[in-house]
Amino acid sequence: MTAQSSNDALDDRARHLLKTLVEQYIADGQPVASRKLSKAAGSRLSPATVRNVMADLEELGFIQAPHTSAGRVPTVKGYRCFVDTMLAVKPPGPEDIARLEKELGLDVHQSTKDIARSASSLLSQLTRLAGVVTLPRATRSRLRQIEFLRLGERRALAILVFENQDVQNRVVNLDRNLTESELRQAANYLTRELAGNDVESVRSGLIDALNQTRATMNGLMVDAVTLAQQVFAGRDDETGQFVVAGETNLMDVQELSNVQRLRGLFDAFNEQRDILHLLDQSLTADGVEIFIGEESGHQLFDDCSVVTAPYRVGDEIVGVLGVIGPTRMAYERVIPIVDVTARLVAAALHPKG
Amino acid sequence: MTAQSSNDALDDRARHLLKTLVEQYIADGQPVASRKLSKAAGSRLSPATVRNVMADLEELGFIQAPHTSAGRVPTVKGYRCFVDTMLAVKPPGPEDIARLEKELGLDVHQSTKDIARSASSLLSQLTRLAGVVTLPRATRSRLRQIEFLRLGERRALAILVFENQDVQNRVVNLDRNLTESELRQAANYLTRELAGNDVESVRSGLIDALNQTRATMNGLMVDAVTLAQQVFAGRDDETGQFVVAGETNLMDVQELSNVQRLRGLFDAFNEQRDILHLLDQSLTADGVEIFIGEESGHQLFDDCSVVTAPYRVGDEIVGVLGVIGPTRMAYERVIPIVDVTARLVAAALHPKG
DNA sequence: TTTTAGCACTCGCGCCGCCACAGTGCCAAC
DNA sequence: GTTGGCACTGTGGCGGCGCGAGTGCTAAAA
Repeated sequence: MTAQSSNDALDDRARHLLKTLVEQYIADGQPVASRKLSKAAGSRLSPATVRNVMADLEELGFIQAPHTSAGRVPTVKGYRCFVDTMLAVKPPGPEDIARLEKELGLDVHQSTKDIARSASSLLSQLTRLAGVVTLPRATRSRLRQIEFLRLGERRALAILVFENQDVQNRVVNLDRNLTESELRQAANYLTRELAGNDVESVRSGLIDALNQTRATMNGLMVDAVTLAQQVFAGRDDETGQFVVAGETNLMDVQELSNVQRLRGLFDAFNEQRDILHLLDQSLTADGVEIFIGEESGHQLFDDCSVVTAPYRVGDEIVGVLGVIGPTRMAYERVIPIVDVTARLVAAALHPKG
Repeated sequence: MTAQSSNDALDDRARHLLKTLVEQYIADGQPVASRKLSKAAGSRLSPATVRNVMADLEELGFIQAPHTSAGRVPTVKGYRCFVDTMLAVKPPGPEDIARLEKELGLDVHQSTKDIARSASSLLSQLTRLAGVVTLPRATRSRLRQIEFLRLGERRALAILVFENQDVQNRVVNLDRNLTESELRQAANYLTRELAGNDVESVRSGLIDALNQTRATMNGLMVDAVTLAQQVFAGRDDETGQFVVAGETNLMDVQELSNVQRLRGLFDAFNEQRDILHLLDQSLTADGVEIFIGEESGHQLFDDCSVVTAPYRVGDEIVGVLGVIGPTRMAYERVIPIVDVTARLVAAALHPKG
């Protein structure tokens, strides 16, 4: 305990040592011993003194010793303190930025899903961790056009084109056998009525429109509305899904070498469980957010950290991206990478045409 | 060596013992000892006699001992012999068949890709191994309709509808700014000209058509053909891809517990490497095919077996499906499952409308 | 000639004790 | 408050030991 011995307050020396300790541990994964720390910290403190400080830090719960006579390892609280109050972020190198800009700006992306995939893959490659990107919410993207194609006797394909150039297809069943020209008229009618709205408001506003005007509608319009109901009834294909890349990077991580643990993570990725909750929490955040170890609230991620950032189109948040890795990750590199990726994804999603 | 001592010929007793040994080993994963084998084989041979036979089998390369004083384990040659000449397949239980039929017959499948996904997932669940299904070759599926939607100044969306109800979208760039009605006419023209052909023949026959008739074409038709060239130039989005499910099942497999080995497999799944070659080999096969261990020719699969079956639409093979697991798998259960799944996928793909 | 029992031998595995090493905690001196 | 010194302790690696499993071989039985 020191001069300013309030519960959590650390004096500068302790803070500096904690910082160095976390950095050391992140760098080489070994518990940090007093001697090594004394050297690394650069100050001319002897190992013995360092030991005293370490004892204090342990008492306060920032670090812990895996066993009696080993060095110290940061606890979650230690990481948290480090990340919140002493992290010196290293902006990504220009070649990394160039790569992000290039690959996210490419014209080959046919859909927002392609962009998400690229982003996820880039995240995983730049950080050597698992990258994760939720698909941008189509609900918030405005409809531009609706089209129907007759597929068979009673089946038609509905094509929704969004202003951001995205396209969605859905097969619908027809109550009665509409001709091609009837379908075309229905499509025109619906496009006229609905274009400019996002799916969400269409879904909730549709009934109103229907009820308000039913008196003045002709038969075809009634059919059209029936069709529309079917089209928009289905769950949003892609909303709430995410794309993972580079999961296998996690297999090389010492701390996660337990196969059963890994299986848990991979299953969670595949079934899109758990992770979604976590990502959703970041939807309201303003910038990069970090969940360390147990903070995520899911046992699965006990030895993991998740670094996320929401990304926006216009001034509206439409998705979240980030990386998942061991608590012992190079935060100072990872955080800025996630940050700029979020910005660049936003840029890539911006309607250009 | 026995009465009929030609190089590979085994007498009935040796064959029976080999069969039992493989079955035993598959059942409990432990090297099989002479005593245990003597009991399991049911014949009233003493362990000593069994040992003699085992020595012969080892000399011939069918089995091997992991170390001097352990039981015996089948070699690849042993598995091969077992699978080819003494396997008694167990048809899947009625509840498994019912499940396959139900989930593959569902109407919720919007595309062939959905069917492939279901099949893959079912395969992995029924076998507790990794399921793999190539997407059916769209090249062989005939075009039914082509449609264009104007997306912006110089961009349009091409929509290809196939006779099997599949739909593909591609964004194309326009040389000049075509109006909606021009696009419609182009679409009509192309549909008239190309419907009924598969992508493959369109791609190769298109130039001919263009050249033959250029003299008699009006400007719009020229535009249409230019568009078509762009649409069909791109690689087939989905051909040659495959869907994997249940990879994580492999994490529970003893024999593959080495994390690096697993990583290799998972990377191969993600990047769709290697596996494709393997699956392609089965494209010409007539029924279930089995690659045991090194037979696959890829180091990656050294301790794995791959059981595949092609599936067809009409009488044409359009894809391959199967499972990947450890060499020590329950072939007698897996093989029939793969077999009926192939049939049922074929059925599910059959154009019903 | 084939089958069997018996026996010696080998290997793998788990266990224990040992030791060296790393690093701590504490005490006494500065 | 800081430091050097020193005793203490848990870990990890290594060798030895005993045990159990299972073989190969030999010699006797069928």
